[in-house]
Amino acid sequence: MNQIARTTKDIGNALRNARRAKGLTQTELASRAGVWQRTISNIETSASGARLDTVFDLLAALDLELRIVPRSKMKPGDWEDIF
Amino acid sequence: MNQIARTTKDIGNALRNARRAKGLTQTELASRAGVWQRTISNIETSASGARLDTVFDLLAALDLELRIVPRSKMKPGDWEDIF
DNA sequence: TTGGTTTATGATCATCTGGACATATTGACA
DNA sequence: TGTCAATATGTCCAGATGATCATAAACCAA
Repeated sequence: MNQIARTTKDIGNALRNARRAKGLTQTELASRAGVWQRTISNIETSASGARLDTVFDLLAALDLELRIVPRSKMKPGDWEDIF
Repeated sequence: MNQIARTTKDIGNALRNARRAKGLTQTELASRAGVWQRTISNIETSASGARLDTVFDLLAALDLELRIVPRSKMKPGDWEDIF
């Protein structure tokens, strides 16, 4: 789990991957994060520009965090650990 | 520039640091990112839960991107390059 | 193919953000 | 200390998100 995100779509994909990697359903994650399944569906499919707070709630529930780094030349998507 | 973000405050701080590191004023960054100075002030001071889209606009204008990674034990704040 | 689970959507409503413009504060520097 | 730039806030409004309750659609396994 080390994905690049430059758009809301990237975040949506990353969250979905992370959620599945942990074997959680949207409903389970929703209750853990204190949001609605509807909201998770929206974010994962980029159906709406989510609010930052909500995204952080989900990241916390998935035990993830963000790193703000200079843009790399890599494309968003899975970033297999190179090292 | 490699900061950890777990809350909107972290993002606000990171954006402010990045902006200053590039010697940009809020007004300059605002025009580059296509948002209002007011909005940048809000986000940097966490005066309101910004929308994800807006944050990405700012990151792009600052030539930054996000990485979604597992939570580390480090505290948010400046993450001096260790390597 | 059937049945059950998971995810995508429909709809309504209160709340909130950003657009837009202006001004009060703060901060830095001569 | 005085001045100018930079940042924080005030306000109004339209548009959009998330909360909430339901249900349709897609997926998976037996």
